[in-house]
Amino acid sequence: MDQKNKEHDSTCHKLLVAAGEVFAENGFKNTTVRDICKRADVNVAAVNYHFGSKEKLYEAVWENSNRAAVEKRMDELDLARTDDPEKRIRLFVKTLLRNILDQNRPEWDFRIVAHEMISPTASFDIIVDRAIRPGFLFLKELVQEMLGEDAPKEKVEKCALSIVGQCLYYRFANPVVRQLLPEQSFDEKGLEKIADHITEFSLSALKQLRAGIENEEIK
Amino acid sequence: MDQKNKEHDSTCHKLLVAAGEVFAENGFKNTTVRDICKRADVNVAAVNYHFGSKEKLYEAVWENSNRAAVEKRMDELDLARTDDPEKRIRLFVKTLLRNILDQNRPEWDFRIVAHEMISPTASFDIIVDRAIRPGFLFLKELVQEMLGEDAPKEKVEKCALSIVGQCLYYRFANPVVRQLLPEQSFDEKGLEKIADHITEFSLSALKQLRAGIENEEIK
DNA sequence: GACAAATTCAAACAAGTGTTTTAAACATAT
DNA sequence: ATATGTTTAAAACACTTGTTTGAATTTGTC
Repeated sequence: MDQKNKEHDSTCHKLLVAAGEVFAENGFKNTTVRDICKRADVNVAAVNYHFGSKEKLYEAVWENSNRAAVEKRMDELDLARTDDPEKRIRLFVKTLLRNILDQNRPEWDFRIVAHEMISPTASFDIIVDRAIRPGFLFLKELVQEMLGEDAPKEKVEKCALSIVGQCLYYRFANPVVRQLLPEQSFDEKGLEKIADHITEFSLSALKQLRAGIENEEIK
Repeated sequence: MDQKNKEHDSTCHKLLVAAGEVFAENGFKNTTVRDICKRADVNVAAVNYHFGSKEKLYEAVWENSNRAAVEKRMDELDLARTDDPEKRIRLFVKTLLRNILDQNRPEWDFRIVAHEMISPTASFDIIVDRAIRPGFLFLKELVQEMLGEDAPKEKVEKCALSIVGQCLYYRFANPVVRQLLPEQSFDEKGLEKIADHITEFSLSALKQLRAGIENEEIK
């Protein structure tokens, strides 16, 4: 809002941090301005003074987090551009899972996406194109390599969806997973285990499918 | 709440219908009792008179909408209890997909689930236990059969999640899928294709994984 | 140090919330 | 027809919400 946004211990900065946390815990509607200000150790009027309204604070928080997240994801994908396909898939799954399940990362940005899934707004196409499609294309190339050049495009696409589907289920249906598998942890170690499983499961499938495709070709 | 629940045009029934629609559109917290009553063309006090509270109305709505769906799902699972595991998995996937993606089915009950994923209410545990866990247990048994008796419990659980994850992604992330794969259709035929793919993908993985497990045991 | 602008604060405001109240309207049985 | 229990209706209640106010305090500049 003003030039002192980024200074630590400034009221603006404290508000952004606190708002991120509280929005993440309770969502937009369930969060009260008073909650935020209490956590930020700041007067109630500060939100409207510095950001104009609760909604604009929410947008500022979202803007802040989303840009960083998208950039980070791009860097990760670039990093994974060297190895053999199998290792790249492993890396893809691991970084994707870390991105969507990392407990240190505030989760309100995901909440917005989730709301878009229920009732998409006009800006939804942009979100998909900027934040989702690049990773999907990246994965599609990997799967194509794994299945061989002759694998039909539809098969490749569905396999890619199968992989991201396994990952994102842990995010979209997180409360379900937590209740179905109460022992499953979501810390660094638990995340690693999930990533390993999804990678193993998917690679197994891809190998078997490739064998099937090549058999078909011989006939 | 009372014996006239089911009569059309009764206040109770009108409330249940209206509440379902409004809750689906806006979620629990974003829905006001006055909104519901306005749509139901009923006095504000009716909610508390007939249901006790906004929360109990919410539970009743869910109860109502879900009972039929759950019973149907149970019948489907029972039907699938005879064949060999491979065919049962195929049937499980097919019926699950049909349930969540069938275009004829009114979708506001699913949207309530989606809202619950974003910010669970108190009644969420009940929903999971009654509507989701049974199918999950059923699938776990199937996977156990496919992987062999010695497959560790955690592996079995994660594989089951991988299968339902692939299916539910098409529902939770439906707008994304539609934009990423614009050619994908969701009519009966397209649904069949998706189901076939997920089954093939999952069975391939399970077979390969079983081979791996048995190799480990030999060592 | 003095002055003006920016910021913080406690208090209040206006609107909206779920719920309760009280009485009127209705139904049903004797 | 009267009495009894059930349902509806308008209004009010108690509380929370985001926001605004106006005075107090801090900050920056000369």
